[in-house]
Formats: sequence, C-alpha cells, structure tokens
Amino acid sequence: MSTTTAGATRREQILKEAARLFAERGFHGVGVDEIGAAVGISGPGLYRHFAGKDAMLAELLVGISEQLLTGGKRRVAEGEGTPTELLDSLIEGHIDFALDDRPLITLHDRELDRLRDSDRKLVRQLQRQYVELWVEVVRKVYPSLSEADARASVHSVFGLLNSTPHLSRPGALPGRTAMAGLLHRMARGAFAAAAG
Amino acid sequence: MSTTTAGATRREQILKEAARLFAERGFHGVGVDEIGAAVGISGPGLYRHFAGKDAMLAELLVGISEQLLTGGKRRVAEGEGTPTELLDSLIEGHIDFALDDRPLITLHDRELDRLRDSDRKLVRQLQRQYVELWVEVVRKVYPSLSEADARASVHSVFGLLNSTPHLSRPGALPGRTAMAGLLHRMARGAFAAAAG
DNA sequence: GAAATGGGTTAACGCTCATTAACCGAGCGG
DNA sequence: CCGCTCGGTTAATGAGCGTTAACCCATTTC
Repeated sequence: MSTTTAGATRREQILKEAARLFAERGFHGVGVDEIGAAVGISGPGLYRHFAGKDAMLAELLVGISEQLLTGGKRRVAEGEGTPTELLDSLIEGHIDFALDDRPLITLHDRELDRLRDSDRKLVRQLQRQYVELWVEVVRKVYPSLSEADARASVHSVFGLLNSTPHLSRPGALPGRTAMAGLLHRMARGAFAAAAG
Repeated sequence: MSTTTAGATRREQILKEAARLFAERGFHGVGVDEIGAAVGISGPGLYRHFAGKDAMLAELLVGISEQLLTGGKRRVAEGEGTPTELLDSLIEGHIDFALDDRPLITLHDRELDRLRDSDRKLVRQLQRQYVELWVEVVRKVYPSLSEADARASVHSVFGLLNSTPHLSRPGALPGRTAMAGLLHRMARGAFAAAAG
C-alpha cells in the first residue's frame, strides 16, 4: 500500500486523469489504453482498480453529484445569516467547484447518458436534490418568483456558472479570483433580474 | 435534382434526425444504422447523401455557426437603435435559436472536438467572430467593462442562454414565451451586474 | 522460506461499427 | 427500347476497442 504519503493513491490518480480525458474528448472518444498511459501503466492494468470503463465514469459522476449536494446541504445547515447571504454562499461554493474541478463539471452535464440505468438514476436524483436546495433558497430571497420560474432560473444560472470550463483558451480570461467575482456578480444579477 | 419544391429534401431530413440523435446520445454514441432508421432508410444508404458520419456532423456544426454569425451580423447591420436595443436584439435572436433548435445548440458546444482539423478550425473561427460581435456591443452598452471581462461575461451569458436544452423534462418549465422572457431578463441582468 | 496477494505485463478474443462492394429497380432522355 | 443515373438494398470487410486470459514479479505474512 504505502501511499499514505500525500493522497494520490493509484485509484485517485486514475480517476483524475480519466476525468480530464473524458472531459476533453468524450467518454467514447478515449480508450482505456490512453487512460492507462496517462498514469504510467498500460491498458488492461486498469482492471486491477476498476471493474471497467463504465465504472470509472460512474464513480466520477456520482462523486461530483454527492460533493455538490453535501456541500450545498452543509452550507444550508450552517447558514446563520439571511437568505441572501445563504444564496451567496451557495453561489460561492458552486463557483469554487466550477473553477477548481473543471473536468468534473464538464462531465457532469455532458456524459450523464453513458451511465448504466441504476447509476444514471442515482446521479439524476442527487442533481435534482441539489437543484431543489437552490430553488428553496432562491424563493426565500425572491418570493415573487413562481416555482417554475425559480427552477428555470436556477438551471440557467448553473449554465452560466458552468460555462467557464468550456473556454479552452486560458489566456484571454480574467484571473481566477477576478473570474470568481465576475461570475458571482452575474449570478446574483441574473436571479435579481429573473424576479424582475 | 428537383427538390426546389418545399424544403424537406432527404438530405435535410437526415441532418435533422442526425442532429437530434447526436444531441441525445453523443456523436460516438449513435450509429449510422440508427440515423438511417430514423429517416426510413437503412444503414449505408446514407452514403448516397453524405461522404460519411463525420461529414454530417461537420455540416451541422458549420451550419449552426454560420447561422448564428450571419443572424448576429444582420442585426448589427440593421441596427438603427441604441446599443442597448441592439444588445436586446442579439439576445432575442440567440434565445430564439436556443429554444427552437435545441439539438443544434447542444451539439454546438458539445461535439466540436469530433471534427476534422480543418472543419474544427472553421467552426471555431465562426464562433469567435460571433463572440466578438457580442463583445463589441456589450462594451458599447457597458463601457466600464474591460475587454477580458466583457468576453468572459459574453461566454457566461451564452452558457445561461444555452442551458435550456439540457433540461430534459419538458413539464416543469415555463412555456416557450415565458421562458424566452425569463431568459432575456436574466441575460440583461447578468450583463448589468457584470459591469457592476 | 513457502505461500498468498497486489499490481503489473502482453497476447488473444469478440463485438461493434463505419465504410465499401456488389447488386438492383425505377424513371427518364434520346 | 436502351442505357444512364438516382437512391436504395444486403453482404462483406476491416479497424478499433473493451475485456479477459495467462503469466510474472515483489512484497508481505505465517
């Protein structure tokens, strides 16, 4: 075993590289040999760590959905402040995720349909819970919003926040903190405008 | 040749179904037999109309990129009103596209990397021109925005506007006109907030 | 120190799937 | 009526790729 060193156990290393490759070229677009090569082993060696290619994608998507949901729940539970502050906290958490785990965010809404039925159902359920979490908070901040409008606006803001990973060129963009601030302002502005 | 008739020539029919299938299950996830079956012919019959599967995707992506760009250019050229009205016009056009051609919008930013180099370069160039079109207008409306911020905000608003197709469930959402209005308000609010 | 186990290797299998070959009937121009 | 082209068909081909088989070495465990 060893590898109690830092953290990067072989499994995690594989997942990280698989996420990057899947995000870059799509699940079907990357072969197991490539994933293996990315971590220094080759081809079927991966099967000592995962049941198959599908299992890697499933673990990635379930993992990210759980992280988002539990992070959101934690923020709601800890939330001492006003609904507005709570919404800001949710936005901030999501932005951190989108900026720091770009490949995962990309996979999140791109490759869901490649999962086995049971896994897909699980991921969708987690995603739905996460959306509902936001919807409740948004409706507290903007009571004038109907539930349908609130839900639609939450989805749209996700689209806004998740748009960053698509920008391949790292040059022409603001730095990480500037970008985070910009996205945050835009998200709040979008919600406010949705409420009219 | 004929087919000066109405519109739905076999080629267009194939493109439409291919777009739907590609959007649903990804380029690599759908086989030529399925595409053929969707238009009532089967398998290799498609090769009477297209050089190959790649050619269909290329034509779809180039087509949509051109449509967006020329539509935007037309609006800018015709634009008699204030910059604000022009921006509204751009937003409206993009929303119409996102709501009426969902599969194409989805493909637009999902399957770009499956193209041959030359096609991909072309599509990217068209997309870039479209973004720059927006950036110029946005900066006229909000002169306080730096170019980098303006560009980032345009990308983010595209993410917002393009988020609708991802919502598979057609039930829980507002109707088409209500959705268009909501998206429009949110886009404007996001830009305004970006400018601070 | 023998045996088990964890983590690799390369070779082989088998399936899927895009593409091509070979063939064919229907219109239609001359 | 002949022959060409248009738009199909099914069968064959061939590559790519996920997965499994068979084998191997290092390290730990009893």
